Amino acid sequence: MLRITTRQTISMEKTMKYKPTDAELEILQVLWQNGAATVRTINDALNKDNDDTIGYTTTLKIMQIMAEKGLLSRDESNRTHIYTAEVREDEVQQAFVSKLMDSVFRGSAMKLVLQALGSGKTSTSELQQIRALLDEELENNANRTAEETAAHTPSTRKKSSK
Amino acid sequence: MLRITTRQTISMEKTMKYKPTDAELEILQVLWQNGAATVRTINDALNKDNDDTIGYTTTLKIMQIMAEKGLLSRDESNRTHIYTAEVREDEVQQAFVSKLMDSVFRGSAMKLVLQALGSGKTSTSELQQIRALLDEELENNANRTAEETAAHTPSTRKKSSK
DNA sequence: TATAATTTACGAAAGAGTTCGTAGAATGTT
DNA sequence: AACATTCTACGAACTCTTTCGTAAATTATA
Repeated sequence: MLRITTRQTISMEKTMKYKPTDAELEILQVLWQNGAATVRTINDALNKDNDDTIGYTTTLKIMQIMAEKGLLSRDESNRTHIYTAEVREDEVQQAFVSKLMDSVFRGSAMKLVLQALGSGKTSTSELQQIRALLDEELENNANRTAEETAAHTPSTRKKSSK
Repeated sequence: MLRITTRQTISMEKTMKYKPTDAELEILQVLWQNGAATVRTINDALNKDNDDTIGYTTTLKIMQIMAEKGLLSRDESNRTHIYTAEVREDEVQQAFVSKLMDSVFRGSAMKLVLQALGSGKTSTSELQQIRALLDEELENNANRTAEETAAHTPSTRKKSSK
């Protein structure tokens, strides 16, 4: 179940050691979707969709670099090494979103959201889901505010309606 | 007034000739906020906030390159050239959002939106604004669907309430 | 007018990322 | 066993970006 991450996540926001490059990102996508894999598997996957093929040694090289950087780990017990992603997808997503927000949207999450929604690729049902989560979040905010107020002027408290 | 861009924008989606680099983006930010400017002005602006100063010729060089690329135009009628942004902010924002959506969020605007909202930098009032726009958009969708249906089975049509 | 400051233009260096060729070792095939 | 395939490792070339030094021209200042 998708959730808007809570207040805690904000302060705990890890600054990622290395921001993956474009080529690294494509490799991570394969690993995130299919789990651990060999260079061969990943190179095949990358060349499935693309028109211009990427050389095997190119993929190998990049994955070696990623392992050095800590983006991947690898099992070398057999000759054919098996690579595993060492960064979570949502972690990387957050890093990219933060960067984008700072450099392109002057820190405004709202403008970013509106541009994303304006891209028109969002279905009605998805828009409804977003609205539902938004409502949840807004209600949390309202309750939190109410509690803080209550701490100053103690009185009877209503429980949230849903 | 901020609006979620309409359906038209989707098909007209211009593929931007050049995606600005980081350094280029910082220069564009200054131009978008303050209008046309000289190299000196921009270099000063860039060094206002930053701790490590950027050399004048560095800024100059990048702006010259940007002019070649068509990101900027310049008035050379005086010795001190005056540069103007030749790309709109929202256009560049859309290019970056599209790229991010494809490369990091596998095309899902929704996941991107949730990550952005989850960054916690959005105030309650902003969340409410987003919600309102979302409602608008959803209502438009509903009406459009209704009209399409009506085209097949002609009948009386209700006008939207707002 | 002589000197200093400003500005443009050019080029080159440094770093990061991507690509691939080649070599050598290990494995598979005939 | 001989040959072919697969895999890792290494290094080099190439592009792109950023940075700045230097030179030459113009403008400002003493």
